[in-house]
Amino acid sequence: MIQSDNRIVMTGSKVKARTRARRKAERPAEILDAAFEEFVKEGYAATRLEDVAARAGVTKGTIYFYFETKERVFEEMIRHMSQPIFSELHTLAASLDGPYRGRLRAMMGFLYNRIAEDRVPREILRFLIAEGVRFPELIDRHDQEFVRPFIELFREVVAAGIAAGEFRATAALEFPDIFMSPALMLNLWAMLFGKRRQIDVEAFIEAHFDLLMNGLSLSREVGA
Amino acid sequence: MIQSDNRIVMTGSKVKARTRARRKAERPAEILDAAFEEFVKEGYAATRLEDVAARAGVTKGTIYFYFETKERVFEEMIRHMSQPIFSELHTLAASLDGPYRGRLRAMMGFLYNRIAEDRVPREILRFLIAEGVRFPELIDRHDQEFVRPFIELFREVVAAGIAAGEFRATAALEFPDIFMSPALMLNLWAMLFGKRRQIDVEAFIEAHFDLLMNGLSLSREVGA
Amino acid sequence: MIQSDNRIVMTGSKVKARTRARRKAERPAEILDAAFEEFVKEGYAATRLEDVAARAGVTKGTIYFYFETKERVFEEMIRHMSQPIFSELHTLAASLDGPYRGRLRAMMGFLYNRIAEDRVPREILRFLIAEGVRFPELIDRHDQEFVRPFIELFREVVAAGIAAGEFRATAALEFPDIFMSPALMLNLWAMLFGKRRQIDVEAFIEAHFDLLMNGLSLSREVGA
Amino acid sequence: MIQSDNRIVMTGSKVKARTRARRKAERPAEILDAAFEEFVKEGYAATRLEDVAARAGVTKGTIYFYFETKERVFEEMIRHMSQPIFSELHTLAASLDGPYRGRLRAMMGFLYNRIAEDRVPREILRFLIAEGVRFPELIDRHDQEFVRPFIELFREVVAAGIAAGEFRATAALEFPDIFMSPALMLNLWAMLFGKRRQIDVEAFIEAHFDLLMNGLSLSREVGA
DNA sequence: GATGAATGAGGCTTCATTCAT
DNA sequence: AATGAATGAAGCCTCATTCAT
Repeated sequence: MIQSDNRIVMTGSKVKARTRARRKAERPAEILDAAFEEFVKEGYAATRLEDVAARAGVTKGTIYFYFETKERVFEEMIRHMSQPIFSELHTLAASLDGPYRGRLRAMMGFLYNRIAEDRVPREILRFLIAEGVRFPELIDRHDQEFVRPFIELFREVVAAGIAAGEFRATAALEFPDIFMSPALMLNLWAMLFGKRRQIDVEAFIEAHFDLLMNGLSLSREVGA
Repeated sequence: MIQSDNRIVMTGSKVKARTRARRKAERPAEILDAAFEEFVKEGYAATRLEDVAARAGVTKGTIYFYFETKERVFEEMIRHMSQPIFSELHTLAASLDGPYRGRLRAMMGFLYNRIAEDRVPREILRFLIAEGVRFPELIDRHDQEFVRPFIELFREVVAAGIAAGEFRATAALEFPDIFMSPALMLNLWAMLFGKRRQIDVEAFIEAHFDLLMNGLSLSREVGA
Repeated sequence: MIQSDNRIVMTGSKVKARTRARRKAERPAEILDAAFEEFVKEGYAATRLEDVAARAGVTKGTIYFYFETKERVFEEMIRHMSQPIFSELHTLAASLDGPYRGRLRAMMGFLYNRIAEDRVPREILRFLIAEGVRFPELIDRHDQEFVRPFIELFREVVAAGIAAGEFRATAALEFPDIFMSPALMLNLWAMLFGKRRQIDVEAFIEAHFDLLMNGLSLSREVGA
Repeated sequence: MIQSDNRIVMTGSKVKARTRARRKAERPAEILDAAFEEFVKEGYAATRLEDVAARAGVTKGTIYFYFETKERVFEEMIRHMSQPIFSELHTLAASLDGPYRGRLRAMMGFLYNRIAEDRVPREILRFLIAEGVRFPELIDRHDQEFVRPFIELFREVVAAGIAAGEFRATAALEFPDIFMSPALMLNLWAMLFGKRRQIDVEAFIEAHFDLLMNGLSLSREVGA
């Protein structure tokens, strides 16, 4: 029987049968969604699989039907929740064109939108920081699938901009992550302060872009 | 090295006479030092107070003589380990003088040295990110004692530099944390990748400073 | 005797099929029976739930599956063991008829039989005395369900006997519990001295009844 | 230094010195008084010697200077608190004279005054009921020193009253404790209900005495 | 597929007891 | 005499995991 969850109950055996089949197919994802919420609330160690089960509308045993251990639930949950962002990064990379200055802005838009402001990536990052030592493969996966490609994208765009005479040559090309660091810091503030610290993200992005483009010096320096 | 138990016997009645008092005075700090190491290894929830005790060279019961609960051990440990950095920030602030460009460099030197490269502040930050939701007072304390003062220091120096005609007026003055964000990102990389990702910090600082001063644009932009 | 675990295997699918359901239905009562014995042996605080579990043929965890805390086990145990006597009081009350002298005797028979001599009510009373301060609801429950109804029954029977001209009017009608006090004292002796003090209960009842009916005075007194 | 207790602090070294010596001599009794209060509050097992020490204004170690174990503290406490009543019983016995009816009343007065209404004997009885199984010597001691002598006193007075033609011969002479049972029941109610059940003890005693003297029957029965 | 009763290892916490000072 | 730091055995309770149904 269907219990306390957001699944809709319809009469009519055909619909019902489809519903059940549909639910069966979606069970693992539902469990992982529930796991995300519970792990966010309590952290990995303090989360009880029983609470995950309750939130997913199943029982403990069902979780063990789909996943071997609590560790696997956690790992699969991270994979499950990260997937969309990995894909979006590809979409972004494919869509870039026009002046390099505009490309940089587009990348920063994505960055702030998905990394700094979105709750899911934020909590994923928190998990990686908190539990990464115990789950190194998770870190490596995110490094390969997201961090390095994204940094590389910055490097390529800036390098192309320099080659095109649009940007100034800079030592920062060696460390393109510097370009994106303010967004990560915004994420960090959100992880730490949550709603206590409200920031005008639009203005923040403008400030970031202004500084990124023009720097602090009044006159251009040499060999800084 | 001294293993912190009473097997170390020295001749000379003065030393001996002081033993017990000395022990009592130093026990809490010894326990908190041990707690730091164990909490770093396993995270808050997975750490056993018994292991903390063993590392400190005492027994479980002794920890409870000094601290009420595991939570209190954790909180006191954070306080204990954070104190030195809080103090150093005051020292830094008091020591700044000369051209504002040099002041900025000095602040960045401190930033990279203490926040990005030092293991203790790094792990403290990891604790705050991982357990902050359960220990909000810890976050607030670090915010008041360190984060906000440090950001404010950046604002003051840059504002003074602008007033002195040394720096360009910039929207980033509203968000002085942007100036320090690359260092925080370096900390983040260290938390995530540990020794797997070795970075030439000197070069990184140069790149950061170059970009901070000069920006990316070839020509100065207007109304960015 | 059956040791209450799954080593007892009977042939016949009907019995087998019922096993699990039967177990589940009977477990709580089995645990509470075991709890009674252990609490009697050691008292509330000194009893280990692990010993209760062992006696019930289950493990510690199983107890916590059915009861939240040790306190709850204790409370439920008291309820569980008291229930039969509560019921019997109703039966007694409904069965009274005939001359009031005979009704008094019947009530005293019940009293001695169930309160003074039966081990279970005796130990329940000991628990109430020993732990009542920490479990006031238990006391109140027994007061409502047993003590007051029983005293009231005495009052009614004696009052009816007086009205019927069978008994003398007495100030003791205000305190009908006086009629039953010797039985409670017998219980008290049993709680204190156990088997060390053997009493001829039949003779005791006769003595109690003789005194209750006739008093000590040779001649009837006036306005005693 | 003298801490938070009811000891008086006087200036003048002679007085002070005497105070200290006096306190030293009184320490054990002070500890036992404190122990009584704590054991009453929590019961034997749940009482912490540390709390006893705090109440007595000493530290844990001091208790162990005077008493070997927690068990010994408990036993000595019972002895300490029981002593006065034992003595009073002797006084009572020695003071009885006059008509036997009056002697009975005097004994009942003592009974109600000291057993039914006094807090200390009440709590002692609770201890004996609750912990008697683990401390049988305590029970035996009270039996020898108090219970049996008191019952014997009742028997003697009633027997003498019968011999003197003042009382009717009754089977209750075999069980003289029946004469005192209402007082014990009052004690029981107090142990169970505390202040929740307020009883008019004077009226109760009258009712008890009336019933004891005259019984319930309208006419004297034969061979009841 | 799903359930949920049952397990048992493990950790936090308490506290009687000891003993150096 | 008295202190109080330290010990360590012991018990309550949790929860990942199993498995009969």
